[in-house]
Amino acid sequence: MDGAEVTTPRERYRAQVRAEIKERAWEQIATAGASALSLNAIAKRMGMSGPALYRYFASRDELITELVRDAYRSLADTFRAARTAGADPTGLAHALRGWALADPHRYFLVYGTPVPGYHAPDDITAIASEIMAGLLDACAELLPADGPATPFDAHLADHRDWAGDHPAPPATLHRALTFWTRLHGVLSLELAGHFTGMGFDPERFYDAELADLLRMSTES
Amino acid sequence: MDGAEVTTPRERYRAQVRAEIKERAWEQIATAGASALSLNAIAKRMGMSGPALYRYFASRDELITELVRDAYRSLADTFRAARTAGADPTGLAHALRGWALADPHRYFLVYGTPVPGYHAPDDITAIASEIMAGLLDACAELLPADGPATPFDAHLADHRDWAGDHPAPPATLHRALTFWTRLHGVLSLELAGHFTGMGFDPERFYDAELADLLRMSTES
DNA sequence: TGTACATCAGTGAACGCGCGTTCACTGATGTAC
DNA sequence: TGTACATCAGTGAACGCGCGTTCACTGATGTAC
Repeated sequence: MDGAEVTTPRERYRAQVRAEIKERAWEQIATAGASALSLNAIAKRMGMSGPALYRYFASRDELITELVRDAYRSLADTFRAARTAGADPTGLAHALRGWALADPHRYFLVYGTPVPGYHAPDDITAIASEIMAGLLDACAELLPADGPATPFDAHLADHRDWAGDHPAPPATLHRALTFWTRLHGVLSLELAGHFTGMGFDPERFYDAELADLLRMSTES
Repeated sequence: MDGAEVTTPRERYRAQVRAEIKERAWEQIATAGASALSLNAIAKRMGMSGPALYRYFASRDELITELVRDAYRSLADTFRAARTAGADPTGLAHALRGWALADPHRYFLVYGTPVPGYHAPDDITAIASEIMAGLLDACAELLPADGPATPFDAHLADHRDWAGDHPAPPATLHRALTFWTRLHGVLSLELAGHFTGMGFDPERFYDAELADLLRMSTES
């Protein structure tokens, strides 16, 4: 059906079981937090014995890393799909919020409290760059700010390693960064429940921040 | 020396041991994360047996709650001290950043990934309100924005429960919220290490966001 | 089509470990007369 | 000042638990001739 994918029944079965293990893992993270993830508990839920999982993941750490990788991959794909569908920064922002609300624990696995000592492998860092690149692309389409460059813009002009070979001017880099941190600021506090009981609608606040970000680029 | 404090030697000793338990707890959180906190490990570090700690904390959960409470209290005190010293929003922002950098794990215990199922007791919620109140006070001193009210301002006018009986106009409430989320957006990503390798100086970015926040209130 | 062999999923027992927590107890410190 | 008693810090043994992980093994599935 899909062209180049040649899979034996055994390979298909393996992939299926791996997928179910991950599903149960996410369930467990949702229930008790990522640090409480246990291979034995997952196995029990799947009706098999603990050691069986070692056919699919070399260790608990490898499973967690895989979940983190999937989370990054999922956000990168969401961004790419949105861009392919012609989304501007506003579209990206809404895609981000949708992605975050769909699974808060996944969001926190990417942007939440880091585990001391844990260091993500290189390929995950690469996905993170891909995400930033998507954001940069979108921001590059906005009208360039015609006001005077801020001091931080000047600083960014000298520190643009993270942008790779993207040709965006410093003001655009700045915009992308601000996009990221402002939206994250609202989202992470919302998902962590810090707005509950405050009364206002987090989505309206999110949209207000977004509107402010867009205004930033056209005025002054 | 301190007036009304009447303490017996035993009480002083108790307070001292309790304090040391907390210290070791923070060390452990810094080393392995909050979820790895273990009473037995703390006891071992202090050269005493595990059950001894139950003289000081009824359970592991109580210890954690106490640490969370201390973290909130510490931030509230930092804000209050800054305000007493005459700090404006800029001063508060710098106080916040200093507080966060002094102990990132403490910051994340307040604003990081929530533990599923954990619900903070009421007195901690009260401290959180105190923190917001300090921010509101500071923002109230800024020049009122003279531009047209945004749609979100209007929404806030109807949902201001969280501001208690603070007389600030909606635009000020909005400003305080934005202060909070934008600074948190930068701080939390910085502390979580998401800026490492990007090249720019997080502090300059923080200051740029702060400058933008202040501009917001005087223009448009 | 049938047989011999290799591959691989899953099991159950076992390992050592550290956890939170309880309990009965010892010994030191403080208090009352 | 001295004695009798109460308070309380800390110990060590014990509980049951679940964890990650290894190992030798069984039985089913796929492969080669």
